[in-house]
Amino acid sequence: MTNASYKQFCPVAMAAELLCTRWTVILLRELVAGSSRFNELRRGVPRMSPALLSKRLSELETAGVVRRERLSEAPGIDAYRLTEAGHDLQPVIEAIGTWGQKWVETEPSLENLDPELLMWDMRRNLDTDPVPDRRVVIEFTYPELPEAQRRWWLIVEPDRTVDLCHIDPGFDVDLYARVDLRTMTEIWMGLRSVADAVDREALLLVGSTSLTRTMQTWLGLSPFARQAKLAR
Amino acid sequence: MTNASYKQFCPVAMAAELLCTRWTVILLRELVAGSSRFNELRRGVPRMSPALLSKRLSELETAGVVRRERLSEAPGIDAYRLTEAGHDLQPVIEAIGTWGQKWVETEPSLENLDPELLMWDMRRNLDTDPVPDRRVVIEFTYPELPEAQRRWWLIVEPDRTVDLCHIDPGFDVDLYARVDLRTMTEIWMGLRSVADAVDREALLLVGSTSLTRTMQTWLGLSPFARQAKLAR
DNA sequence: CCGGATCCGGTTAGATACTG
DNA sequence: CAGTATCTAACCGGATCCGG
Repeated sequence: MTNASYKQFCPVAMAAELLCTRWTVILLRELVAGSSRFNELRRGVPRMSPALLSKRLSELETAGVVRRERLSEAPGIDAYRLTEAGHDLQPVIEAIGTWGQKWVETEPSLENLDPELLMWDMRRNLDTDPVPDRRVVIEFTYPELPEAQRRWWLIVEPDRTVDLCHIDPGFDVDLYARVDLRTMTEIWMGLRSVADAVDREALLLVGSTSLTRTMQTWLGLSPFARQAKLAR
Repeated sequence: MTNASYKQFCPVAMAAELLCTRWTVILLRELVAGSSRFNELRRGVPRMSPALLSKRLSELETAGVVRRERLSEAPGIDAYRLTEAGHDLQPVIEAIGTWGQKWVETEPSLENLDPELLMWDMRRNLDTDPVPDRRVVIEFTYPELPEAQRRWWLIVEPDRTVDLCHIDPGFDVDLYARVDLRTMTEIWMGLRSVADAVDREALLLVGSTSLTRTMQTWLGLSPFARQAKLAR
């Protein structure tokens, strides 16, 4: 349970014993972003084994970073929320992400794309302000992907919550977006603009002209998209 | 050589692949603090095996964080210095350390004290401004330690460089400090003051009254000492 | 479906010794 | 001084299974 210690009294070492173990900061990024249920966290960290996720959550709880809340009498319906110490990790996660955006070469990680991860992030950051004040449905198609991952729907409900579906919800679609996954990921990461992708015919938009025009605005990008890339 | 990837396009994950492996941020802290030679780095990370240190330095070089400089024709006399990307990691290290100082319980790490590490840090951060403008020698004695680790000398040279010795340099001593290692470490970490330790007779100072009076000033503390501790 | 626990094989890290 | 080499222990990934 308890990690091997660096046996140094330096605060950097003391914090690193907790933070710098595999998957821990990725998990914390999910918690900082607001996920709280076990399977909600799994969705944001799909390649982390549930056993390790469970172990890391226990460690974070022991360290006072996460508080576990029983949502019902029956065991097995818990929520994991950041404590004050946990919320205070946000600057650490932001510093790491800002450095990564600025200095890590993106090419290798653009070979490991994941449409569900991308759509999940887009759902979370979508800005509903520029979106018409009614139910709005946007359909994304990634033509090169197998059937099971090809089509996704983002649905802005009248109450301004945003849902993500990967089966057809049956609503009228306001905007169709046809795009390859790499291009859409690059847009999300701030590496290219919607306008550029449309110009080069990597992104095809059909439907509402106002949604088309404002896409760069309502499409909330990665929190780090504004940091210019300097690597190489 | 290459680490297993998280296979996520998020900048946090991309950076964490490099940073969040064992010993890496501790090593970066040493590099940020200015160490550059292999054995100089070993001194700041004494419990890291030389094999792993060598491996981490190679990884950091590959990642563009560290540049290796040949200091002579003969192989085996290299210096490792941070690149621009490496210097840009300073905010990350600082964020981690600040969080650690604020939120990690210190008790466990105060059971793993190391006099050489402490003296090495004190040498690095000593503020020579308040020290008389001549050679000044301060002797530290940790009475509870075995002979080989008991006595240390900090020497401020006339040119304001600071040396650390663990064998008697033979110079006249300006100030003798007799203190237990835990107390001295707590002072260094900002958890208690020089005056408090003297009052409680945990720290005994004999010699120059001006050096005694100004000790809290010339004794440069840990860079994180000013951050208040909130844990528990 | 949710929230894990268990088992097993591969990789990483620690300890110690050794070399140019 | 500046690293390698080797062996063992700990950790991690992947698959499977289990109780509500």
